[in-house]
Amino acid sequence: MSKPTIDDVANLAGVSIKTVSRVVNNEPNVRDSTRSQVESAISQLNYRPNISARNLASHRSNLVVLIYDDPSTSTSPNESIAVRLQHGALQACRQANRELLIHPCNYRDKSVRPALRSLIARTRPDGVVIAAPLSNMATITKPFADAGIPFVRLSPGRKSTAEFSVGTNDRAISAEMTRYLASLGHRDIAFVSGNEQERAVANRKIGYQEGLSVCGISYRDSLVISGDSSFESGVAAAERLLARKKPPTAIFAANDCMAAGVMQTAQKKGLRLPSQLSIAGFDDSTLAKYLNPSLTTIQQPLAKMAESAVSALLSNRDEHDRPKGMTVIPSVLVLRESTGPVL
Amino acid sequence: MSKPTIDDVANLAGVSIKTVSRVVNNEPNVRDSTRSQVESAISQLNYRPNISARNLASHRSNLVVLIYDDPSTSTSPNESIAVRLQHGALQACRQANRELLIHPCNYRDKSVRPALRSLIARTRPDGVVIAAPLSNMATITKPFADAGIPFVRLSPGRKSTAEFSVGTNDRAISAEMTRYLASLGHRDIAFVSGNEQERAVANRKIGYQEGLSVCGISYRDSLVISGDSSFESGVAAAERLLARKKPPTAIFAANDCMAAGVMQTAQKKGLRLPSQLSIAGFDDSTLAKYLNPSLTTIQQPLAKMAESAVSALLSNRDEHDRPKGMTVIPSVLVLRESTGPVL
DNA sequence: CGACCAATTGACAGCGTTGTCAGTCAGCCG
DNA sequence: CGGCTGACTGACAACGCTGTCAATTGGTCG
Repeated sequence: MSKPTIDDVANLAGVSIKTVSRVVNNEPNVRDSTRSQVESAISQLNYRPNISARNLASHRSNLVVLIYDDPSTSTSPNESIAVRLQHGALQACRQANRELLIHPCNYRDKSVRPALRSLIARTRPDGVVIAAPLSNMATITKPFADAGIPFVRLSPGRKSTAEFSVGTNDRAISAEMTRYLASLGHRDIAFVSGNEQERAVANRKIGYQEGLSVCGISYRDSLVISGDSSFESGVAAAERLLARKKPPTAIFAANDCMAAGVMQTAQKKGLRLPSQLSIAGFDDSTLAKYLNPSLTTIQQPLAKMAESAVSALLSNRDEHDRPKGMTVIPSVLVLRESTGPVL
Repeated sequence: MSKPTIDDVANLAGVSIKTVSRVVNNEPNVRDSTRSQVESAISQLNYRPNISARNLASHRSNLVVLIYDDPSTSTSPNESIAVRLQHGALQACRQANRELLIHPCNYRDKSVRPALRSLIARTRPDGVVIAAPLSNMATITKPFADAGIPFVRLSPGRKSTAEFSVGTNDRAISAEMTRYLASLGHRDIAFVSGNEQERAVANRKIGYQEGLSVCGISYRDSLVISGDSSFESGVAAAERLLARKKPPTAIFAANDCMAAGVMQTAQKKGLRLPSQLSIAGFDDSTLAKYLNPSLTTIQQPLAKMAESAVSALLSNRDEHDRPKGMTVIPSVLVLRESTGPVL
């Protein structure tokens, strides 16, 4: 009554185990009639190949690792990002018959490096997807490069022709958000930046500047506050901005968490939203829908990005015919109640 | 330059591979001097056992599966729950040298069952942790029971002496929240229930009733609205409750998402919170901190629960000396701005 | 001193696949 | 009709480790 093995199938089908192996792995050069005999034996016995045996013999692990900034230790605890990445990665893994290992990590922690090395040693993954902002950190990518494990950067923030990556249009979409705000009549549009070490954040800021420029609004340093992506830094930024003689009529924050901080502060000061102040965020976290007023923001196609990263990773075993360059999947504006015309 | 194998270590250390295996697996009956020779050979070669080979030979997979309601398809998209479960499970896995596979699933989908069977066939996990509300569904648990794979239910909602599980005090903590509201002077305390098929939700409602009764407040059916855990159902519930001749002065929702709906509705009707209406939620999702006013809620120790479930699962290979009964890890009240005294 | 026991070690047979390579077989060409 | 080719199939050796069981060692006890 123990699990049937490839031998059982071979016996039942009256062929060799190698032929069964061929059928199971969809290899060519098996006569159709043979194939269907084997298939029927397989389903009769409800045979499933033993993964460990297969991995051992084929020198692969069938494992894909997804690495992302641990939301439990991040200043902007955006679990929704992690979950969306997971969703897409899982989807692609399912299709490719791989299993997904998640590896949230806190890059501020000294032990990231050894943890990654141990992960590699233990699991020998077939491929790795590294999400922003970690995708831009050598500490994170080096262990994989050293071990010769193929990896794809998710949203690396700048193109590279040497390697494949999947990104989104941070800059362009931020420009678009800025133009949208301008189109509502806003001229004093502030920007709350996050950690500008993170490329995505830097790009968002550049997009903001571009957007202003396109609309003929001159950029003013005083309207840009740098935060650290946290709610509290959103609060602090709003406090400074709203204390100005002539406060901005719109505030665009580089993430939803800071936008929430801005919103709370504005409301505590008695401002009515959006009539007295428009607020926009970035990420479309779950939060955004539930704030009051609900938050206008930007949605990154994280699931799709992760999915396409994983499938690209797995599609080509050959080093050199893996695609190069960056695949860009555009983000979209999500207009909600927190933005409105200048009154 | 290829990976060193156990044979290389054995040669270098001048012992048999079996002895190396003993050292690697921390087995007893190895002379200290031998052990350290082997250890030095291991570190010299930077040897890591090949997981697949080990799994194949030992008939184990070293894999633990975590199953939970997929937040991307749930009516209450609470990613924070998933992430916290993952965090705890990962912690325990790391300690036990296992890898974690996540399996978010949408129980409303017909294909859950086959998906689980396929998961089992593919991965043969050493153990499985099933989080509420899935932990109470036979559709989910049966495949594992059938396959003889040990599993632990997380927050099963009722004790069972036959099997081990990890839960929390839904009922008692809900009673406590109710008492807390009463202590602020509230007498008309409404309850917005979720899907009462879910045991946790049912328990929360019972706790609410108990709390009322302890405070000498009589239970009124009309103050209980059943929702479906979604934001929208929170909105609907608030609409009905606030339309009463004598609306409640406090509303306790069975999750944060519905509480957010209640809050938004109350604010749109121009109520000041908490002076005119106190609102409490359940879950302490990330959302709760960022709402304005921030939400008083209940925090379940999900990470700890998952961690203890995984370690219990792995600690005892012997069927019969695995612990029985339910380990209860208490939830705690998180008091924020959305609740206050009756004015 | 020899028997005896527990601690320690090793030889070897799997574990269930895949990769390699050597057939076998049918059809086609000259 | 013999040889050749390409499609198909199978035998068998890995893959790197653990489990089993026998052998060896070192010490203790009578």
